[in-house]
Amino acid sequence: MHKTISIVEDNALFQQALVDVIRSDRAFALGEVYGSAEAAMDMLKNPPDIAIVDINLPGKSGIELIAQLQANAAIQCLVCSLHDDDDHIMRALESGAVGYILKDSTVGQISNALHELVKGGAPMSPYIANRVISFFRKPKIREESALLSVREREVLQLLAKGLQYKEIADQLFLSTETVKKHMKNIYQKLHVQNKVEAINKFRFM
Amino acid sequence: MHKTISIVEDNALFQQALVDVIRSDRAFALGEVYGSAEAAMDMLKNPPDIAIVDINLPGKSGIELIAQLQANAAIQCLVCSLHDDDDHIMRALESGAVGYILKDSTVGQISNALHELVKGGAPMSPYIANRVISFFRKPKIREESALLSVREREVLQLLAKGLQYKEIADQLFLSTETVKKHMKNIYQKLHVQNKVEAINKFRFM
DNA sequence: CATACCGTCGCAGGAAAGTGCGATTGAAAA
DNA sequence: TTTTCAATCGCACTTTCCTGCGACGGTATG
Repeated sequence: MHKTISIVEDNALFQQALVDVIRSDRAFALGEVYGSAEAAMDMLKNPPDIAIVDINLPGKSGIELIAQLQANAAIQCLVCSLHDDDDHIMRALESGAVGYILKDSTVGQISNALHELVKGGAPMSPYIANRVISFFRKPKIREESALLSVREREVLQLLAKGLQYKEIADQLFLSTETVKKHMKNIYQKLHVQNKVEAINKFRFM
Repeated sequence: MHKTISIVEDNALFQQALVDVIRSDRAFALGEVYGSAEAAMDMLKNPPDIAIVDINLPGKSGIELIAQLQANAAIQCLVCSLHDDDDHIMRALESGAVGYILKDSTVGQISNALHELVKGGAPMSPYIANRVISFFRKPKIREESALLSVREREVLQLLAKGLQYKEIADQLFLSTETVKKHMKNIYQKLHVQNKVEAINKFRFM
């Protein structure tokens, strides 16, 4: 329960601040401190429990680092970055980060984040959490989806799985002609010309 | 800055607990308290700033309620539920919830969540935050994507947008025959038989 | 140097998708 | 009751997709 925490951060001041946070908390042990992603790959030799990773590093980015660490060890990576744009957030989470805090966080907030992490949480700065949640929010194109009948949605559902007309027909006990008819109506209602476009629209409803 | 908070919760004990949390905090004003989603639709007449919504309600579910509230007012909905499965989490966030806490939260945690909400955050219980973040994590089927050449990925990219062979060919300055050839190779490498299946695999890489 | 692989292109033939036109039933709405 | 509309089915026709087979130049790998 004494968690080792390593740091990957090129800015000396911030590096020191993080070191202080960890040193001042007896629940944590300070691991290694690196100034670049390349150097940080060394942590695979003796993996810490947690790594605090900056994104903007000289050379290889923190996001790539996280992806590579994830592929080779079970290190919980907490992003600590200036970047608060959707693209960076997405890419960091995709590559396996389990938390994302901004650099304007107070010492107390960083400490809290680390404790949340060991509790199995996924600490995020308020703004980040809000962005993350907003990714899930469905755009209200419900008007369009409301246009589709229940049957049409069933067909579209199966279509999106990659089934072809014959297979859909069999599964729904229809003639393939009926499936074609449904598709024709769907295309009209969604203003599209083919399967793939219909599926793409369907994904957002 | 005096935020009104309404409650939608059928369990009397829990309802009271929430009321107490709000009453004991001078930053908040207690709005209405409802025992069902149907009754809670009344809050549209005089919308509170925040609504704490249970999912498991008699009759209409809290998720539907949130969706309908979102469509008609700017109420920040905080889910407070027993359910911690991915399906409920997803659906709640899709319908517009801005936070999701579990019922095993302490009074202090609930209070914190409310304060996070007004700060523009998206409060989540640690476990929930972890699940939410894990939705983003890319399954490491990178081996398969590595099989695809750069050109093949370009083609697949355009295909996923709904373009057809002719259009892809034009855009990449190729003959449609070449596009066909690429597709054939892609199908082989991904072990699929048609466009839609290829796109589906591609989305996870 | 040989082999392998990528990217380019072509043709033939069959399978699937998409369009146009039309039809029947049944249920719901006007 | 008439109208409307979802759901079902059919046929003819065009377009697109998919497969199989083959080809050529370039690059990299051995």
